[in-house]
This record gives sequence, structure tokens and C-alpha cells, in this order.
Amino acid sequence: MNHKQIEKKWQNKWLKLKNDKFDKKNLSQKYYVLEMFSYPSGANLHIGHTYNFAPSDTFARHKKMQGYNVFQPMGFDSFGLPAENYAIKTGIHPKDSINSNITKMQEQLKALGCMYDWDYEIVTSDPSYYKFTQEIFLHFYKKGLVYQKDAPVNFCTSCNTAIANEQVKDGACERCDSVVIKKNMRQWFFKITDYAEELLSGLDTIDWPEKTKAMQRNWIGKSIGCEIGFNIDIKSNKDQTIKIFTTRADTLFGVSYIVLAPEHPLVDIITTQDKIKQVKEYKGSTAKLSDIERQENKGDKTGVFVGSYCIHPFTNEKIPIYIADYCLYSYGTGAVMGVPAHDKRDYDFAKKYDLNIKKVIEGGELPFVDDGILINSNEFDGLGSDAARTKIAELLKKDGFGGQKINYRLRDWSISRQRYWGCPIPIVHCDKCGAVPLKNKDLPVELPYDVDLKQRANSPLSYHNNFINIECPKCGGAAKRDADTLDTFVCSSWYFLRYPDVNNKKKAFNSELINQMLPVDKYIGGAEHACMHLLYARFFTKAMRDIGLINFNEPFKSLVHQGLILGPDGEKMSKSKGNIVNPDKYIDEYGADVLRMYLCFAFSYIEGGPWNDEGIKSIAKFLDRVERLVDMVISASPSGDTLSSELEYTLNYTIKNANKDIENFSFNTAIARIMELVNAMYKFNDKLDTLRDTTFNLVKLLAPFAPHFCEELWKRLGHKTSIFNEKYPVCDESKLVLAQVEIAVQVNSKIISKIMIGTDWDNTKIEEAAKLDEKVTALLVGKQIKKVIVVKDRLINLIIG
RNA sequence: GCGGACGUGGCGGAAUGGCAGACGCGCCAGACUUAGAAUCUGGUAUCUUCCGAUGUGCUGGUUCAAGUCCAGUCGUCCGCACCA
Repeated sequence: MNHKQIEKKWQNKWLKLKNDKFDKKNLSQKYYVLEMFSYPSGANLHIGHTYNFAPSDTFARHKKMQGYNVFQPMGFDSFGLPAENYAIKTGIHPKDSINSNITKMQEQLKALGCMYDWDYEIVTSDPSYYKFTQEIFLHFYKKGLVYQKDAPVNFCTSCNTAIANEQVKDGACERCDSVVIKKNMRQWFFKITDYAEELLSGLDTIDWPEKTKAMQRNWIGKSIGCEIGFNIDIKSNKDQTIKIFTTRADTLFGVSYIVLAPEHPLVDIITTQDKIKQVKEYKGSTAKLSDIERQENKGDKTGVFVGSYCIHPFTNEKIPIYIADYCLYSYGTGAVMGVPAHDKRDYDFAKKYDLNIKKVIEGGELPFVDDGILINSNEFDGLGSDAARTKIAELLKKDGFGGQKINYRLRDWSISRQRYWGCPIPIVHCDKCGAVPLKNKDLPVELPYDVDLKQRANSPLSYHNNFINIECPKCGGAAKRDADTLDTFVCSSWYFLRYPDVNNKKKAFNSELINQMLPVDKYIGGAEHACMHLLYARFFTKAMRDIGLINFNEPFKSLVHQGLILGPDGEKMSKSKGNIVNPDKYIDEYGADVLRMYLCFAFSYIEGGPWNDEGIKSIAKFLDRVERLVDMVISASPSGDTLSSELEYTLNYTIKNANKDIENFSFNTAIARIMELVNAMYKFNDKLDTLRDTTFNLVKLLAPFAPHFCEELWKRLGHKTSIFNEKYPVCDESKLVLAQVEIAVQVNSKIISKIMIGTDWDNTKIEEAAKLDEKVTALLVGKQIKKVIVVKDRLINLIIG
């Protein structure tokens, strides 16, 4: 078969037949299957992209053949740094490079024969889309989910912009690997922390990989503890209180000092005159450290005494106050109690600065960090840690010093980026009115084309006078637009809600329609998005529900991660390593069907692995084998014989497993079963005339994997309509009932022999038959049968002694 | 340190607690062919005195029965990490 001809032919025909189109009128049978859209990078699609798209298309086609009204759209996440950095390097404007990249990627996707309905395409950098990203931002603003604050943020020195916590990997920028420093900047934030509890509990309601759910749980980091107020003991500041958070309130009597994070606002207030110099120096030196340096210094605890003391709420002891960078300002209250006897870090710190170490939990050697029995703790002595925590929290509450408190590791999502190629923030800054949100009618705030990208001291947009200067919508005075753009993850946090109503010009979407179309039934994409896109999208869904735009709680009912395809060297594919595999040459040589099917067959889909093209020929060979078989069947002359029951069994066994395996993304085993069927059919090549119906089924079974090839064979078999309008074969269970079956005979759990039995035999009859076997008989001489175990249609085990 | 995986032939990979290695690659042999390619058929875990024995990282345990369950251990990978 000439794959080039037939692939082109069927791709065109599918367009004409509107085969890939979603039927808007039949929502009751809708099935929304979505592959994460990708960034239109300058390079071609590599084999990893093909691996993401092709097998999930096989899944979608299978669903379609099962009778679902499949909605499978595709789009491009086209804002982002790479295009801007590329523009700085080459002078080619992001808008232009993105457009040509999209065209190229579309061609490649079409060449794969994926069943996308291109009527629903999304390009996030198109004003028709980002107009609504801005509108949603304003919705969030009105709902109080957006705020601006001066805060130390993660700043990538190479990308020259702030980035979110989720985008910092090992202290470096997730995109470019450069050093990330803390920088104080005025930034916009989304209040994702408002949803911490629901983002956590909602995980129990969705069909996602356990690993991903665990990662989100971890990232949200709920911890149940206690907040404790320590009053400060200096005459001038009697009414100041330091609030600390601890999960170990049971160790409260072991406190020997209090630590504030160096950035804590109380530090300057409580530092005594004689300590100002040291404190200032320490604050300066820690502020300069990058996250990476901080982590390297982990073992070596540093800090300084600020000169003042606070009072223990129960014992009234005087407790010295320190600042130390091992206390993080961004977690809890930015202050902790130091209990050296029962915390490794506090122990190190106390040793270094010669602080009191008081044991209050009976257990092992210090530092003893497990739960135990309280000692040296007044009325709490003898209690277990768990009970003590409850009692102490209660007493603290009664005395007005604090009480139980839940803390989350999750922090608000910083969304301002000091870059050009992103969605403009629909806010105006007026000296008189402050930050003023734009009106919906003024959207979209369009990104100007003529911007000097080399200006990098501030956001590039801040240098564009026509864009930046504007009248204040409130007072009409001179004002400036926000010069930053939104994190691209904002754009991708709601695209799945836009797809079904992508041409809506008035609204982001029609809520009624979206409530019917969502949640996404099957979402497919890389595991690397676990704590970024997948978390943000859940937050957006919940926030938009509370605003009243949608009525469901979770965006993605069921999630599958495909594995990662590595380079042939076993390393992650990257330009710098030069191990990127381009799928085009395989499509050219073998065709899209062969490549698609090889990707389905050669890997366990959720595992992935190093690319290796040695087996790709085998798939080409297999399809040739199928073609020959089909052609032989077509030209066979009738004899009146009927299909053997053995083959009927194989056919239905294949049908049953192919359906099950595709549903589970176990494409490799589904193909293995179809190969078995073909092998079995070849055994009957002297009775080809009996194979006609089986051949129809075979071609249908194979269609989701090799769509063009199967369309062609389907036509050769005399059909006038597309095979994708056919129903995928359904197993006839009655054909799987055999009269006879071979089972294993075990004696004392060892396999001795195999016998044929009737499937309707009772255990006694099976036992009698087993005993007749020569080898078994020999073993039974002079022995007693103590027990017989029969596993239906599998084995019989005789226990003798 | 915390969390999550994973470990099976020469290779990719299969196995609801029930005959380990499906399917394929590679390799070997046979058929067809002047020959090769292609194709078709068969074989292919290891050891073996050909009776069998041993085999799913390692050590134990549960069970009539363990790749699968449990405990421990070694190794690899991923995510988070001074989170109080």
C-alpha cells in the first residue's frame, strides 16, 4: 500500500465527510477527550509530541467507534518566554515566529491523522482568546481573589522576571535553569490559598494517578498545629506579641529561645540599640543569598540575638529572641519557638550559640524528635504527646495565648511577569485612585506590536508610551497601565472551558453549554504539570464556580499521564544534547499509521522510555501481513464452510481484550491481541472464504491504531462509508464458553502434568481424571490425599502425605 | 529527611494470588528461490548426567499456591525539602 497516497487521500476525505466534527446537537453522548495543548516552539514536533498526540487519538477514535460523540479539540499555548527570548536573539517578532510555528505544527498534526475538530482551535496569544483571560481576571478581582502586594518574590536573573513558587525547581528557574533570587517587588497575586482545603479534599473525588494526587497533597502541605503568642518583655513595647506556629505544642515547656525570620516586620521594632548593627548586617547578608546558597548552608545554622526577650505563656520565664534564616518568613507566622531537645535544627542552633537544652519528652537520645511522654512540663507531666498537644492548645486558647491552627505550605500564586509576550493585565494605576480595574467594554487590552524588547531594566511595555499612558477610568486624570503581563499559566488555566464555545464573541463561554460539556472526561498530558497547570486549573474551576460561571467542582474527571520518550541515549531529549528525534522521517519512510502504531506498541504508554526504532519495521511488516490476508480473503471463492469455533473464540477473546486494553491506555497489549488474531487467521488460509466476517472485525479492531490503512482496506472490502461510522466490535461472551479446557495438575503445589477436562465437570470428576494421569498415579502410590484444591478452568492441586 | 514509583530473558515489554516470560525485536533452523530480498513454517530463560533441577534485585514471612500480599534490605528514578 502506498501510504503517502492513501494518507493524504483519507485526510482530505475525512475533511469532506466532516468525520472529525463534533456534533453539537447530541450532548447526551458527548465524550470530551483532551490532550494538553502545547507550546508552539521553534523546533519541529519531536517524537515525544507524537507520542503524546497519536496514542491519545487512538483512544479518542476508539471512543468514537463505541458510539460516543467525541469532542477532541487542539490548540496552542502560544504566549511565553521562549518566543520573546528568540525575538531578542533574532529580531523576529514573537507574533510572527509563533504564527509560522503554529502553521508548521498544524501540518505535522494533520499528517499524523489525528481526529481534531479544528473548528474549535485556541491560540492563547490571540486577542479573541486573551480578551476573556482578562475578563476572568476582572471577575477574580471583583470576587477579591486578586491582590497586589510588595513581597519578596522569586526572580529569575536570566529571564529577567518574577516567577511563581511552582516554577522554581531546585532553587533554579524551571524554564532556563538560571539562579533564582529573592527580590522585593510589587506583584499581583491570585489567592489560591483561599482554596487550599478544597484543593486538598477534592483530590479524593477524582480519578487521577495516585502519584499526582500525592504530589498535590504534598505541595498544599496541610499541617495541623498550634499558634502561640509570646509577649515581649521590654518596657517600651509591652503590648507586642510574637506569634509562632508549631506542630509540637507538647514541647512548649522546652522552649529556650524564639526565632524570627530576618524579614519579619517585628525585627526592627524589638531590636535593642546595642544590637542594631549586628542585626542589620545579618539581614543584609541573608537577603543576598539565593535559594541555592541557602540550601547549601542548611547544615550550618546562623543567627543573631536581637537583644530583647519574651515571656513564656505558662512559666513566665524570660526567653531570648533571635533572628535566623532557617526560619522562613513565608511559612506559618514567620516565627518559631526553639526547642533544642526535640528538634534537630533547634538542637544544632542551640549547640552553636550555647543555648539552654531542656528535655521535656521522655524517649531516646537528644535531639529526640518523636512523640513520647511529657516530663518537666508541670501539670502536663505524664501525658502522651498527642493528648498533651490537645490539652495545651485548649489552655492556650482559654488564656488568650492562641490555640489550634491549621497551616498550609501552599502560597498565593504570583502572576505578574516583567515581560512582553504575555496577556496584558487589565488594570490602570492612577496616582489619585490607586489600582483601577478596566471595564469589560474596554477589553481586550491589546498587546502593542512595536515594542523594544531589548529594554530590560523594567517591563518592556513600560517603555511604550502609547500603550502605557491612559486616562484613569475613574477620575479621568493621567494614569498608567500595568506594564507587566500575566504568567502564561493563567492563560492555560481555563482553555479547556473555552474550547466547546470557542467562537463566542460576547462571553468567555455560554455557562449552560459548558456545564454540559465539562468536566473533561479524559485528560492526557505530562506528569511535570502536577503542581503547576493541574493545580492552577483546579483553582480556576473552583473560583469560577463560586463566581457563578460554572456549576462543577473539578475540571478533569479522569487524568492519564503518558510516559516520557527519552533520546536513544536514554537522556531527556534536548537541543543541547543533540538527541532529538524527528518523527517526519519515519512518517516519510513508513507512514503515519506505522509510526502511530509503533508508538502504541513499543512502550508501556504510561512508562515511556528511550526511543529505539529497531522495531518499527515489524509494524510495517505486520500491516503488510494484514493487507495480504485481506486481499486473499477478498479474492477467495466461496465453499460454503463455516468459521471454526476455535477462531470464533480467538476473535471474541481479541475483541474483549482490545476494548478493555484501549480503555486502560494499555495499547501495547491490545495490539498484541490483534496480532494473535492475525496469526490465528493465517492458520486457516486454506479456508479463506470462511474468514470474511472475521476480516471485517479485524479491520475495525485495528482502525483506531492505523486509521488511514484501515479506511483503505474497508473500502477494498466493498464498503462505501467511513469505517469510523462503524461500531467497534463487541465481544459475544457465549463464544468464549469452551466445552473443554486444559488444566494443570499439581501434586503438593508442583506442576506434574496437564489434562483436558470438560468445563462442566464437577470437582470429583476432575480429581478422578487427574488421578488417572500416569505421572500423578506414580506419585500417589502409598500416599493419602489430604486435600484437593480446584481452581476453575486453571488447575487442580492434590495435597498428599 | 518526607512523599511516590520501579527492579522479570540478549532487547522492548506481558501476566484479576493459580501453568512466569503473552506479543514483538533479535537470533537459529526449515520451506520457497540459481542466489539473495521478501514471504511462509518451526524453535529460542538458565543449568542438565535429558530423569529432572533452578529461575521475576536480595533476606525472611503469610498461603495448598507469591513476580503479585506483608516485613526488612539493596539499587534506580521522580517530586518536595531548614515547612517548625
